[in-house]
Amino acid sequence: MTRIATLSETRDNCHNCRLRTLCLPDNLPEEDVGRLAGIVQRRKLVSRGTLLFQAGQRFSSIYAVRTGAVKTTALMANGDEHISGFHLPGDVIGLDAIVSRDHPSTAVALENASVCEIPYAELETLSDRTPALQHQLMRIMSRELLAEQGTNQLLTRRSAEQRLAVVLLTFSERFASRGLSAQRFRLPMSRLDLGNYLGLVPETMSRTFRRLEGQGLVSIAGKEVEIVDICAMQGLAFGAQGAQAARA
Amino acid sequence: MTRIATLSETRDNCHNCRLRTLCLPDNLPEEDVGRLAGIVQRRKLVSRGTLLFQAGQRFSSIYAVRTGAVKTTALMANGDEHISGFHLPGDVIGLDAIVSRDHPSTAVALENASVCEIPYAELETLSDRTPALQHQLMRIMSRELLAEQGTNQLLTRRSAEQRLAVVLLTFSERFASRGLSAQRFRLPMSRLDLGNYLGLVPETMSRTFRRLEGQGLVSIAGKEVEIVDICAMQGLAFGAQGAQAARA
DNA sequence: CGAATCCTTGAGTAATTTCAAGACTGGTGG
DNA sequence: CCACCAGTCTTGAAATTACTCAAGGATTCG
Repeated sequence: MTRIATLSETRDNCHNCRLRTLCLPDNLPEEDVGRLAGIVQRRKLVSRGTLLFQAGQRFSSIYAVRTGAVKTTALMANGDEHISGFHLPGDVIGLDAIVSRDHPSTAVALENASVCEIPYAELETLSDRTPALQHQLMRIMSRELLAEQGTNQLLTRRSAEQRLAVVLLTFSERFASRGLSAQRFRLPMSRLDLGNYLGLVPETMSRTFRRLEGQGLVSIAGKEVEIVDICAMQGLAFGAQGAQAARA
Repeated sequence: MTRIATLSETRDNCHNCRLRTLCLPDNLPEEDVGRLAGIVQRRKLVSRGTLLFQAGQRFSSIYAVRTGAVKTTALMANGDEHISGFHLPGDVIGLDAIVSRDHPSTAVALENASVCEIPYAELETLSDRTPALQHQLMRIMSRELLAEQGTNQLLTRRSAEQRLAVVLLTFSERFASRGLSAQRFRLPMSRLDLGNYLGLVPETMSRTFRRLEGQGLVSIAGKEVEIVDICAMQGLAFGAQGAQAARA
């Protein structure tokens, strides 16, 4: 294989990517996908526990997860770490650094992962003359905004059971939209991390998992999750009890 | 005054706007500010309680608050309303609608307000050939993302006292950055709304306000707030107690 | 001025946290 | 290949915090 062929295989492959419709190339005409692929540095390997970027570091690139899973954490004012999100293949990370030009959060691989790095300066330049790319970027930012709002709702006046039910259903959907099973999946993070994300201590996480299992809603074996009764889960997650009515 | 002069007064005024540095025109060269002003419909009046847009409505414009205050609310799956944010002059509203092309949330004026309406299709067209505007849009989206992450942290394992302290300090900063007093200000929303936003019932809000007052940190008279001891407030808001340590 | 909404206060209840300690797990090295 | 180690997870009992329910009082707006 010649050097050029290798280069092309390494860099110019967004249109073959399984995750295309979840990621930056979605909604882009073929020619623009090619141009985008030209600036994407593919197949960066990040082994479990390794930092993709660190809070305070100068912002230079955004990243798209290819395989594996990544968590982003932020140091709260009181010194504690708070997990702001879990990122699966197709998700774009680092967009919160655009304003300040420094990363406000740290990204850590939860398992061996591979990511695409997209230098932001080049992306900006390219999107200046590629309206479709620009629009897709705006859509992705808007999507992230929506996801954060969803997290806010999740954390607001919901019981531990409801929070866990919602987050499990959310993962179920996210796995399904990546072609995996919606019923059975493996959570990529520890209970500790999930609890941190949900605002619950590990003890409560443990007890809550057990309670859901006792109600026959899920079946848990370590990090393996099976959603047994999805309807009942939805009923619990989105049921009327547990939150006040607040009229506009 | 000729018709053209009137038109110009109504539409072409972003560079004189006091809020310029907080809003879309920030970081824009003068000529681009003029072009932006050309598509901005200024001085829409929204009286207290009036909807700026409603969840489910077709998305067509984003809005910038000029005077007054606006809250955005979203209907949670269980039917309850959740307040996702309070918006002061200079804030841009509606960016969460870009992905789906329908508004996911409702915007209501908390007091008589005026806003600038910016038709999104025109903004998109303009920014396609105005890189600086595009970059500013990205910065604003990124800023919003950061703000939502901050809200998430606020809601995660913090006591009622801490939440209230944080939100009061945040308003203090926001008023200060708009040229108003950081010590004394009038909250534009009811305790009910603030409680909904913070995930606390009105009774807890009332008791928590009283407790902060009892500690000599603030002085409250209706919606008027005076921050008496800002250092102690920061100590309370960002102090180490009240949240677990979670290591990466 | 009067209705409606908002705010406050008290007492009791339910939920999660804290503290403490033991069991499991996966990865490492002998 | 097995034993060990550190981190993770589980379990129980007590403490704390915010919620619920109930009712009276204060504002605000029309």
